[in-house]
Amino acid sequence: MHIQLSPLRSLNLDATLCCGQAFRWVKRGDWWYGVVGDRVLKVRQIARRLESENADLAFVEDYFGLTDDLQRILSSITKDKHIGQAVEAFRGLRILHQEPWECLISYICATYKNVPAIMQTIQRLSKSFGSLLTLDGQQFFAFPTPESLANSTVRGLEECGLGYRARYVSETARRIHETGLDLGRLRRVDREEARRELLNLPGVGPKVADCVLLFSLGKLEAFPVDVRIRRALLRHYSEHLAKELVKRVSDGRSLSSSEYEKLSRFGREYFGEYAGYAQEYLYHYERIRG
DNA sequence: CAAGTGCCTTTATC
DNA sequence: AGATAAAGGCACT
Repeated sequence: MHIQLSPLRSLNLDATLCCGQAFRWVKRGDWWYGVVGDRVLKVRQIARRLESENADLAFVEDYFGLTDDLQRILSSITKDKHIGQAVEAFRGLRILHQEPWECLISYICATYKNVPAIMQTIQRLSKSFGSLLTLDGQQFFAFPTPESLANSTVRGLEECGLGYRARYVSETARRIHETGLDLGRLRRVDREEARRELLNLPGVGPKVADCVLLFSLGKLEAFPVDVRIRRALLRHYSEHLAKELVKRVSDGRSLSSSEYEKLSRFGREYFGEYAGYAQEYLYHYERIRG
């Protein structure tokens, strides 16, 4: 199966898969391999041609966010030179449409870790508690179900490298499994309400909630603020922020919740309804350019 | 190569 | 409200 990408429907597959939004993709040669749901996806991009194995057109279009009007989104968020440079550098980077359960647990595991460590943790979690999948004679593992994680021991989770996050994952999984909470339902409620629900779960603070809203619930205005975005805002946007706030968040301390909300609200108000896209371009640009 | 620093933070406590 | 500390372990320098 292949999709011919027009300039109006551009995609930068490498940037999309290595920018740190998803943790289950590896590149071997030209091909990216990733587990999505209960299938192993194999995709590559040759210029304007996107080829994939193991998935139909509708699935690929949805997962890679090809249904989003990227032209409109990028012109909407390009408010100044700096974001303009980030957009130019990675034009075609898209926000994936991830599965909410996997996204939620992944970002609980991601707190205070670096990306390679997060990928390793998710891999170990899947290997221990997910079902085996094969493609091209290689083994992959599906992300564990809520039931599987709810029934695993905290010790077993710790052994996957979760550390103190193990009890958060265990408790959140148990709650979602036992109540049958449908995270997908949150796609249909507004951002604030969905966020409040997520914040009730253990291990979920404002940053994790905003990531889940953005990467799996279609809330494109969500603006997660991690250390890197915080640095980017201080470097390039401090003239838009209250002096008092700049002073308070300039040292290495972790953000208080009110400081977090102020920075995140700035992002939403400044970049507008697609602020989450701006966040991802800034995040990736900051990673590459420092 | 060892040792120090940092990490897409959250929670508990004062 | 705001400040402070602790948390497991890996990656990078």
